[in-house]
Amino acid sequence: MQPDVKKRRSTIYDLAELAGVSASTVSAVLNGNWKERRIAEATAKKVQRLANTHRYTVNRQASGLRKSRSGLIGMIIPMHDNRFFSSMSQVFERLARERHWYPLVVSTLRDPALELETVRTLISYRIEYLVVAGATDPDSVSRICQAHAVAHVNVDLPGTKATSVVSDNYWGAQQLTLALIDRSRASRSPKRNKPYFVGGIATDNATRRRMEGFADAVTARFGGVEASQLDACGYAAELAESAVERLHRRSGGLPRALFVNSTIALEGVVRFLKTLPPDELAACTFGCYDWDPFASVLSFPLLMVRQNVEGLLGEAFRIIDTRSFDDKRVIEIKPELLFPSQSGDASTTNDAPRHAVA
Amino acid sequence: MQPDVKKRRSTIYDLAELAGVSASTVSAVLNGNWKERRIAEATAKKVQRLANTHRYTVNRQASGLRKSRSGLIGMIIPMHDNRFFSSMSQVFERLARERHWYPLVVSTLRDPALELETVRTLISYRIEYLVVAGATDPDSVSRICQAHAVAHVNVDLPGTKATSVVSDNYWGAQQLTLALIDRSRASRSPKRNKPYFVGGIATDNATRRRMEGFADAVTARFGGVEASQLDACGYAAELAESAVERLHRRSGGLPRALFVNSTIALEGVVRFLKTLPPDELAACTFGCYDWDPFASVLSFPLLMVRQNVEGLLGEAFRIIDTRSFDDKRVIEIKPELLFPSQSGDASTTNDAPRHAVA
DNA sequence: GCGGATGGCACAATCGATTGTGCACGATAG
DNA sequence: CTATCGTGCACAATCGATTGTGCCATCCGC
Repeated sequence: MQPDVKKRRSTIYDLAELAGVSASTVSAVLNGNWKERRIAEATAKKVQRLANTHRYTVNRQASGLRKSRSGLIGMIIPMHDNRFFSSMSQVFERLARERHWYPLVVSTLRDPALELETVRTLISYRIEYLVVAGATDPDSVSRICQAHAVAHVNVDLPGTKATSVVSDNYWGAQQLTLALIDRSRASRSPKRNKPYFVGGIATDNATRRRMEGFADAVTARFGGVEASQLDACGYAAELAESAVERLHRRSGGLPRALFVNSTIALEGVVRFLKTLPPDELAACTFGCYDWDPFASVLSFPLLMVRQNVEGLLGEAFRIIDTRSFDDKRVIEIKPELLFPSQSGDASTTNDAPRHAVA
Repeated sequence: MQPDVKKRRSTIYDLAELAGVSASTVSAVLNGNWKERRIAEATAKKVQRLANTHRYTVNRQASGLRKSRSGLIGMIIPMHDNRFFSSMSQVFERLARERHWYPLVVSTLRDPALELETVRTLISYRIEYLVVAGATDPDSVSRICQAHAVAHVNVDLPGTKATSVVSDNYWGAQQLTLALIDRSRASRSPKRNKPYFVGGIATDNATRRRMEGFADAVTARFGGVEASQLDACGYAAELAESAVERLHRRSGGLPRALFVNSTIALEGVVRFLKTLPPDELAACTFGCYDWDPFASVLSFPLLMVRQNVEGLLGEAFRIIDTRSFDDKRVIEIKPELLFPSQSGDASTTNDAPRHAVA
């Protein structure tokens, strides 16, 4: 098919025979350490030329086996099909490549069994490091990794058996809540004259911290908070939709401020809001914990919190770079606040770096 | 650290010594072919028990080297951080796992050099198949794959040197355009009494086919189409925003129907639309080629086309399963049409299967 | 002309698993 | 008592690359 090119993949032995040298010479040339091994420059050139014309590529299975290094770094995420995690994949790849590691990202569908299975397979391919992002059971993953001496870091959901880097959900929720309150207008109805929180799962670490941040901010401004102001109804859009519909019915209108705990929940909320007249919407200030480009072009203003993916993974790689796996702390990274100014479209108040999103 | 467990990773040789058998026996047991190799059941049990307590996992570098099989199947995509491609990753993983292959998904950032580099690295890890999704230069990728005898399929963007599976962009655009026209109301102004197309890049295969579909549908209903009705202004939101703003200014209002050629472009369009009074929006019917969950909760109705990711990759895997790499055809897969019915929220007319999106 | 210092490379072991082949032993048949 | 057969396993080669070690030639100095 190709002219001048062997049908089978060529090995260093093929090249050695063609060049009339030994395989170890070929290996030295292709690894760039031929000077240390005192190979003549003419020989090196000849071997390199042959490698090019025969399209030689090293067999990383063989080389990894011998060197007991694979060059692979793995990351597990719950799913690809999600703004937050797909953005994690994108940043992870870049940071891995900068370090000359080859990134492997696999999803585990929030299935604890698949999580462990996937990690075992990654280990069998001899990944050198693992980033455990959003695992349902990080400590079980840690146990497997420890048994195989694979260094790893938890990201997004913390564990107790490895260093963890998570979003500062408490701070983010607190800031968002304060901003919502300060931008909202008082309501004559006492039931409606307070902020509400909707969405998420109360046993989930992230949701719990956000609820705490919300509650503390509300207490700071209103002197107290009632349980009925928080409804961790789940993440699904339908659940959030009916949660807000109930709230609206019970209170005879929208509250002065509404904290929606994910973009998926926001989808449901917006579905309900579309059934209301525009002036009702104007009475409420909306915030969403998580970011979506489309959410910023909805017909009403929306405050958003964007998780700092750069920051989370940057810190994870810092831990890997410095091999500081032993202090099993939980490091918190502040998210970004995206608050449209009163006037128009401009946004943000934060010192955290932003990163461009196509 | 662990009690009862060696510090180093254990090999079949370690297990062999512990069990008092040979490494080949251990290998046979762990591969499940110990019956064919006439290993006593008692021996097999003993080896399996040892493998469990010592948390043995096979070294796939070694096993792959020997068997010259890696168990890996690769896919390259332009980026993760995008609804369409992240959904491709998700489906790809599932289809690969169903076939007991281990999926490797890597992004190439639409950079031709990185594309080739990435493919070469995947090959050096000895992937057995490659799905080339959205490559800027599929034929160069094909050349590398052919030189290394790696079977591959193009998806989304067609090439000439391998079987390609692409969206039926012509059909989708045609159907969307016809639906837009049929649901739109005539305008008194002749300039505004026709549909317009905005977004995309005319040299891009997908955009070109969509423009053809649009043009043919418009011709079918109006007897002709003018060049000014199509503006492939690029994908960026800003470009689409100003393109529609120009159109609005030139025509003295919105056209009766507007075809937006991507969700990113739609973001820009919506930004402009927010500056218009609601009754102006009511005069125009909007369609978007590509799907986004938030786009369906905008304040105005929107017809959408969702690419059939299941269908695209299902067909790609069918080609791999049946090893029919030789007919270098371009196979087209019809997208899904998501058309809200006049009344409310229900959607869709299509026989293509839908798949749930969390 | 001899010893030592390079220069230039080949040899062979090794990484961990797989797999074709063959040996030893006991049971059975004749 | 011996030939045959089946059972149960061990041996050794192999995949492709890496790397410690050592050999041979040449050259230089004296």
